[in-house]
Amino acid sequence: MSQTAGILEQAEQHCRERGSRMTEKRKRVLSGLVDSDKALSAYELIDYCKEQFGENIPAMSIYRILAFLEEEGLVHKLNLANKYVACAHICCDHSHGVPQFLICGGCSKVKEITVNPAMISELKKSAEQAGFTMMSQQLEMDCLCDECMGSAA
Amino acid sequence: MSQTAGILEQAEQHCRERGSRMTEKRKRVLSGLVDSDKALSAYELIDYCKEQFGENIPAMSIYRILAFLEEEGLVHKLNLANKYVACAHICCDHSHGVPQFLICGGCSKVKEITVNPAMISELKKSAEQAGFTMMSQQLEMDCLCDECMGSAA
DNA sequence: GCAGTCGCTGCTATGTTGTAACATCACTGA
DNA sequence: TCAGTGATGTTACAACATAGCAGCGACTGC
Ligand SMILES: [Zn+2]
Ligand SMILES: [Zn+2]
Ligand SMILES: [Zn+2]
Ligand SMILES: [Zn+2]
Repeated sequence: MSQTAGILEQAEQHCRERGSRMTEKRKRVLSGLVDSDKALSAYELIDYCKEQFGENIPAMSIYRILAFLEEEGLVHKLNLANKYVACAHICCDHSHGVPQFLICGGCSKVKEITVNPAMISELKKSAEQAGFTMMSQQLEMDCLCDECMGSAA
Repeated sequence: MSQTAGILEQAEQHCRERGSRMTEKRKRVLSGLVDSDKALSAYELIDYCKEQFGENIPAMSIYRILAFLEEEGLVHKLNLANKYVACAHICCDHSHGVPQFLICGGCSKVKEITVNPAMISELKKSAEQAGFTMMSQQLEMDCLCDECMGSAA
């Protein structure tokens, strides 16, 4: 069984446990994200479904499906890039906390990391001193991956 | 002289020193951002110029002007919100480093802060270990300001 | 002053991201 | 089988952003 198929299997299991439905279309969208090591935009996923499965899924549906997958914790939305990425921990049983992302500006490759929680709480403290409350600890950082770094130099 | 006028004066001075031109339109766009304590979108700035000066500036020009102002360090672009904000330090002579932003999701109010440089360098280190190089140290955090926090509760 | 140049702005069209409102389809359970 | 619910389709549109080319206007050098 391919890596992707295993992850999809795991995702289906996850939905069964939560009493939600992993439909065919949802599986297709998720498989697009899992297959790709890059973040994809909603419209890139439309193209993917068209090419891969010959199925035309309207934008509205893609967005609803992405919202569902995000709700289930299977997908993360990258607000900095307006793109979506499969969670890197679908197959871990431990529930992960709020993730941080390194996003390559060259090729959209994304690395999901978990930084030192002490740092996050220090950020939170700084925010509170300024009269703000952090609503999400999801940090997104504008990076270049080593590969793109090399070809740029 | 009003606060805003003082800041605009300072901005003009800044451009003179750098040999760039602070035109009327650029001044109008900048004044919109300086006047507002919130981040504004390009299209909100179009509306501002229309209402405040009776002048219809096309979107293309607004974007070009914003790019210019950002180049000059007078304006910051918030990628998380697709909005723009005047630099909080136009009147400081000390050049500021890369800023971080607290963005209220309720009312778009923005606070420009500078977090502990040690934290940034720790982030950088985490990124490098993951094979990425941080291209911008501009962090943008999704927050609620105290005011919106209060009215939400 | 005047021509040439370069930077700024206008215009039109188009691309990209995302949502509202309402209709329809499909699975589930009585 | 039939109602109810959740998933998907359709159409239209809003908001954000850029391409490409034309015109205008302010400096430069003569
Ligand atoms: Zn994850
Ligand atoms: Zn890359
Ligand atoms: Zn600033
Ligand atoms: Zn607020």
